[in-house]
Parts: sequence; C-alpha cells; structure tokens
Amino acid sequence: MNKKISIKKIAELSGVSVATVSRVINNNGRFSEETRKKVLKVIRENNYQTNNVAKSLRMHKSYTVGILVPDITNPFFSNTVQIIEKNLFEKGYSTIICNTARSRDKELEYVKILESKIVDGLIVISGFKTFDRKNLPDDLPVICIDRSPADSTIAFVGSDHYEGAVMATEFLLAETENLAIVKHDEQSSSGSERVRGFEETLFKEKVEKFGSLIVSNGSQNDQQKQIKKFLQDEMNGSKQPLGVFALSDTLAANILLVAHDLSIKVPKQLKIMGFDDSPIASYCSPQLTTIRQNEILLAKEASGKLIKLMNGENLARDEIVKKIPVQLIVRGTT
Amino acid sequence: MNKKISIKKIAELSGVSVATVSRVINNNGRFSEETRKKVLKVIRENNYQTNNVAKSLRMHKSYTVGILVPDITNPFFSNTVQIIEKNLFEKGYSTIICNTARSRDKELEYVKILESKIVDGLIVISGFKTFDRKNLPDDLPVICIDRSPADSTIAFVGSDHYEGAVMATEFLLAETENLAIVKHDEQSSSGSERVRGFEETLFKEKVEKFGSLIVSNGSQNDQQKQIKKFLQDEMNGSKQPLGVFALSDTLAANILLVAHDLSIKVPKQLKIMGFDDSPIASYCSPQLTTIRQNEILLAKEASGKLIKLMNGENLARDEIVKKIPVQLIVRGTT
DNA sequence: CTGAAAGCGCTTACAG
DNA sequence: CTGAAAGCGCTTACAG
Repeated sequence: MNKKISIKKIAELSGVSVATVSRVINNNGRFSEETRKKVLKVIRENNYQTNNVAKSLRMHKSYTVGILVPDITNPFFSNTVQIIEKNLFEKGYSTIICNTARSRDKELEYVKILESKIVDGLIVISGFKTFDRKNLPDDLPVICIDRSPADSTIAFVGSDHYEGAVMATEFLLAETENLAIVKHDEQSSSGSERVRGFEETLFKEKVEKFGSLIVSNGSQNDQQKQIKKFLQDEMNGSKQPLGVFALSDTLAANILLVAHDLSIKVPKQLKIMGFDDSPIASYCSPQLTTIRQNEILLAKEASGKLIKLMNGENLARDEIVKKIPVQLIVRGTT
Repeated sequence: MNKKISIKKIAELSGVSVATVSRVINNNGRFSEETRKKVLKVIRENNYQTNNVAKSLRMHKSYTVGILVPDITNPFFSNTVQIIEKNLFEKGYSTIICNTARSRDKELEYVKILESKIVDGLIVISGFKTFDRKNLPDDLPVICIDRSPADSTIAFVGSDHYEGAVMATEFLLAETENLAIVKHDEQSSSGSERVRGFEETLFKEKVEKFGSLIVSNGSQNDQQKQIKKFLQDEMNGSKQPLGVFALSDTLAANILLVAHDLSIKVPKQLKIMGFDDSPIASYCSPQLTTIRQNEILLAKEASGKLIKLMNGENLARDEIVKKIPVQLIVRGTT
C-alpha cells in the first residue's frame, strides 16, 4: 500500500470540491446521488482513509478514551480493562491503555499525555487510595473504578468489597470461631473495605480475638516464609480449626502452599478464604473458596456511564456511586 | 482547572507572536533570554499544555505507537506489553494497546484506526499464524512479536520455541522413554514450533511411539474431562512413568489437577512439563517444571528495534529476525 | 446541490 | 531576535 491520500486529492480526482467530498464521507449536507457515487468510487479505488488527527483537531472530538491502570498484569485489572475496551469499541471509541505502575509521577505524566491527545473521556482504576482530578479540565468526563475519587462529584464504580468481606467472614464463622486475617502490606481503598467488613462482622458476632498477619511485599518465597511463621504460631495447640480470610487469592494460594509444606490438612485443620476469583484460584489444589468480583457488570457500568457523560448527558444523583455485588464461590479450601 | 489554553492566547498574554511562543516551547530557533523568561512565566501561570493533536497534524509525527495484542488477559502477553510500554514511555512515546480478541475483523479494524490516528509505529503480537502488512502504508515501521510475518522483510522477535521444546523433551527423555504431548486445539506459529521441537527430538533419539492429545477449547471442566480420559488410557498397564509435555502451563496445570483426582503420583508415576512459566506455574502443588520465556529481553528487542525504525534508521540484515533464548525451570512436577 | 473560505492549534521557512 | 503567513487535513456556516 502506498502513502496516505487526502480529501483534497479525492476532490481533484472526482472533479468536485473538498467540501463536497467531506459531505459525502460524512453523509451530511446535500449532494446528488450522482456525485455521491462518483466520489465513493474514487475513494474506494484509492483506498482513502480519513485522517483522524485532522478530524479531531477540527471537531474537538477524538473518539478516543484513556484508561489508567495501575498494573495490567493483574488479572482483575486486565479482565476489566479488556471488557471496557470491548464495550467502548462497539460504540466507536478506541482505547488508550496506560500502565501507571502504581507511580504517582507516571500517573500524572500519563494524565498530561492523554489530555494533550485530547481524549474524550477518562477511566481511572485504583492504585492509590484516592484520585485527584484537579489536574484535569473541568469538562472532561471521568469515571473512577475501584478507587474512591477525592472529589465526590466524580462518578465511581466498584465492587462491594465490604459486603464481600462480610459474606466471607460469616461463612468462615459458621465453621469455626478461630479466625485470622492475612493482608498485604499496602492497602488500597478496596483493601480497607475488606478489612472493615471482616472486623465489623466479628464485632457483631461478638468474636473478640482473631489472628492477624501483614505480609510485606517481596518474592513469593519471602511471603511464604512470613506465612509459615504465622501458621506455625497460630496452629499451635488450638483445638478448633483455623479459618483464614486472605485479602487476595494470591495470598490465599501462598497460604495453601505453606499448609501443604507443613502437612496441615486443608480444609480439615485449616480453612482458607480468598478474594477475587483470579485464575490461580482454579489451579490450586484444592481449589480456592473465594469471593468473585463481577468484572462484566463493573465494566458495563463504567463504560456505560462514561459514554453517557461523553454524550453530554448528566448522571442522576443516585448514579454517581455504584456498588457492584460480589459472589461467594465455595470450593475446596473451606 | 479550566478549559484548555492555546499558544495564541499565550502569545497575546506575553505580548509576542505565536511563532515566538512556539520557538520558546520547543527551544528551537533564536530568541532573547528575556522573551524566553517572559513567555515561560505566562505558560506556567496559565498551565498551558501543548495540543498534541495539532502538533501531530503539523509534524506528521505523533509520538504514539500502537500495539496489537490478541488477548490482554494472557499473562505472557500482558507482561510483554507492560515492559514494551515502559521502554517506549522512557523514549517519549505513549502506547495505544488494542485488544484484537483473536478476531481477523477486529485486527483489521484496529489497524485502520491506528493508522488514521497516525501512529508512528506498530507492534503486532501473534494471534494468527501470520500477519499481513499489505493493508499498511509501506513506510510505517512494524515489528512482529511471536508471530511470523507473511512478508519476510518485516522485523520479527520471538522466543526460541523450538529450542525450548527440545530442552523440555530431552529433559523428560532422561527420565523416561514413555512420552506424550498435549496440545491446544488451535495452533499458533509458536505452538507449531514447540510441536516440531518435541517430534524432532524424539526422532533423533529414536523414540518411535508417543502419546498425543489435542484438548479442544472449552471450560476448564471440559478440558479436564478430555485429559482424564487420556490419562486413564495412557497410564494403563505401563511400567515406566509417563512423561507429558504440555504445550502451555494452563494445560500442564489441568493435567496436574486431574492426576490428583485420579490419585496418580506426580512426579513419581507422572512427570509434567509446562511451557511459559506463567503465574499459575508457581501456585500449583507441586509447582510446575516449565520453560520460561524471557519477556524482558523480548520486549527490549522489540521496542529497541521499533525506535530504530521510527528514527529512520534501517535494520541490518541479521537484525530482521531475532530468536530469544528460553530457560528450563526445574520444579516439582518432574 | 455545490464551492470558496475560515478555522481547529500548531510549526517553520521566509523576510526583515 | 522576531513576526506574518502558509499549511498540515479536515468540517461547516455562508453564499449562491
């Protein structure tokens, strides 16, 4: 294929003005059936493609949206992004996915880039506790996913992490009162909600004591060492089985691996509850009991709202914040 | 933050022409230190941001590259993409990631979109056996990853799947001569290479018989059923342990799960070799022995070459095709 | 139904 | 050192 051809060239070749060509392309304004055919023929023959850069400049509309993702290799994120991308594509938007690597600087940098490329809208996925839109033009449609925006006027869609944790905890409590929670080092806003769900449920059920471990970031091996020490302490001398609520499936899977190592029987002596239903959950043995997030619904809400905003509509008051229900998936570890 | 401000406004506010403002911004052409300070001050005060759409239009350069990915939720792809994105970002390019969902139509559609957004270059990751660049302008820099281009002039970077399969097969052969291969339904070009590595090694070592299973796409459950039947047949009455070369870690993990189910001892009676070293490999128990692809090197080669091409340099003849070495990771299943 | 012209926000020869 | 003007490829009031 040769170099790009412009509307001007098409106009020349079909013996009409550029204005007319533009009208034909966009099927807008009036022109005779005859010119339409003629122009379309020339366009086809020359494999003309609209230059969207020029069009964006003129129209102040790019049909592009940006997505900020903290870590695209995280299955929950990549899944959600993939579905959002699909939804937006169907509506004629293409998606610029930006990996912020959980870095404030990169996040800011990418916001700048996206802005200067004049995206029509922005979807921001968690990474820090809050997202500050003060760097953004006031009129840019923005949807936050899984991260509470600092500004309460920004639309927000997220799983009901609190409710998920309540379900998880009650399920564990039905089997044993000897509970523990295992968390990651740094807490996202969703992580805090999960912790809150756990603790408030215990409080409500009048369980006063529970174990707690914070696993600091590091290699899988490091993490397992910390878990090993914890399990050895916790399992020691207790009559009741131990029920562990892990704040992610990754943690849950590691706990399971350590349990095998220590010859602790799962789920007989140790019950493990994960969170996310990530791919590894199904490849553990036994498979992990966990809380599944509904990425499809999440993505649908987020892209639907963004499109609404980009079409110039406003969100009703009760649409600003949307909690997506989660689901308890009972498998082998409980 | 308020609406966008243009170079024209900045010119007005600083009492110079737009030409001068442009020169100051790009530090290009000559201007007095005094005007520089003045203009920069106004820019800062007004939070001016270049409109890259306009700049692209004028410069025929967008500092944007497109990546076509068949499935962003596949860890190998998302990892590779993430690293490429990082490399390009450091060179001032932002990346548009397009999920083609292994659909020819979507692939074509996205190529069009990317083209019309005037990307400076394109990275194409496997999905079909070959990629045809006839729809692309002749002068657009393109790098293929993991998929042989139909046109042998396109630069290509991929893991040495053949060599990986040879290593895997020889390793298994050292333990047992009773081998089998388990493949996916649809073969990518990399898959075919893996098969070839397996078969040629067996031929070389004069092993004439081996088992073979093609697992058709479906739910995890479906796949496990097919594997179950296969294992029951293969394990029946054989004295030697069975060594299975699975064409992906996903397959390997499912085989392992079925083995547990059938109370087959791994690695005593059954040895399993995966491919990719995907995240699930480390969460199986025992952990999977597998062949690791070097995503970092892969990404480095791909982004490096693309940048070279985008800078107008040519690739030396021996740079067109680059095979990246893979590594045998011995863990618990062999 | 059709065209000439302005303008989106930039950069860059050209002239001074 | 600085400015006026052209032009990147489009769309759209305006005039006819």
